[in-house]
Amino acid sequence: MEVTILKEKGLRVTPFREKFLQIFLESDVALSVTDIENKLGEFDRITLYRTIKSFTKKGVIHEIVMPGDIRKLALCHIECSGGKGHHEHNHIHFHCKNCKEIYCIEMHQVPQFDLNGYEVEQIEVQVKGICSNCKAS
Amino acid sequence: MEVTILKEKGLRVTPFREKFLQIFLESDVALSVTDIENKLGEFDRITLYRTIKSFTKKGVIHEIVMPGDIRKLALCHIECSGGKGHHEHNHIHFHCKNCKEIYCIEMHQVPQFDLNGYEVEQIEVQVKGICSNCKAS
DNA sequence: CTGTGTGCAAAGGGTTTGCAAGTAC
DNA sequence: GTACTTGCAAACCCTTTGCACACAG
Repeated sequence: MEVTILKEKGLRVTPFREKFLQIFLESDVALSVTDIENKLGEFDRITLYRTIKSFTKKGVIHEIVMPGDIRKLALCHIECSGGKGHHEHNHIHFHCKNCKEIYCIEMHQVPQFDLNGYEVEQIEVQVKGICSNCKAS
Repeated sequence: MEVTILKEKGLRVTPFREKFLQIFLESDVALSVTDIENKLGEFDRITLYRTIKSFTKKGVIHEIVMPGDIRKLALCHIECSGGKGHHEHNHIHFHCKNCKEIYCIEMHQVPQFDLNGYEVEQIEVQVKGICSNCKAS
C-alpha cells in the first residue's frame, strides 16, 4: 500500500517514507508535525520536514491550517487529486472543539457560490463543533 | 471611530492602538503582520504582536490562515461578533491567486451542513480564485 | 553509476517573555 | 494611585540550509 502510493506519484521508496505513510494510513485524524514526530520514533526531524514538503508538492498529503497556530497534515484521497494538476478538495475539515482533532470528511455536495465579479476556482470549508466520538461520550 | 471601537471593547485608548485601527479601517483587504509593520512606521514590533493577540481575543480583529504560510488579519465587522461570547463569521475569505490579496466578503446565505453525528457550531469558507479587480484588468 | 534521500550541525527568522519605565483612567 | 501598555534585550522554538555520506533505481 505504502509502496503503491509512492510509485504512483513517482517517488522513491525508502524506509522513512514507508514509515511516514504507514503512520497516516493508520490514523483517522489529521496529524501535526509533532504527532508524526512522536510516532516516527528514531527518525530525523529534518528529513521529516523535507518529506512533508515534497509530499505536499506531489499531492500525497495536504496541509490543513486553522486560526490559532493549528497546522495539520492529512493524506490526499484519490478523489482529491484532480487530473490536470490542480488539486481539489471535495471534503471538509472538521475541527472538534472538545478533542481538538481534525477530521477530513467526504463531502458529496460541494457548496456553490455566486460572488459578483469574483471568479471562484476552489472552495474549502472548515467546520468547528463536536465530533461524533465526543458527542457520544 | 478608532476610539469608539476601543471603548466599546473595553480597551484603553493609546496612540499605538489608534494608529493600528486606522490602518485596518483604511484597508479593504486583510493584512499580514509585515503589511501592518510597514504601515506603522516608527512603532515597535513587539507591541504589535501583543496588540494583535489582545485584539484577537477581544474580537476586534480576526485571524485568517490558509495553506502555504499565509496568515493575515482583518477587522471584525459588527455582525461577526456574536452576542454571547462566541464569534461567528458570516463572510467568506476570498484569496485572489493573482494579486494574492485576501478579501472578506459578506455572505448573506451561510451554507448549512448536515453531518451525521457531528454537531456543527461554526462554518468558515475559504475561496480561491480571481478577484474582481484582477479580472477587470 | 547517477541522482535523490538522509542525517548532522549550524544558521535563520518570526514570535514570545522578562523587566523597567511610561501612561490611561 | 493602580493597573494596563510600551519598548528594549534576550530567549525560544520551529523550520530551513549546507554539506558529506548512503542508497534507490
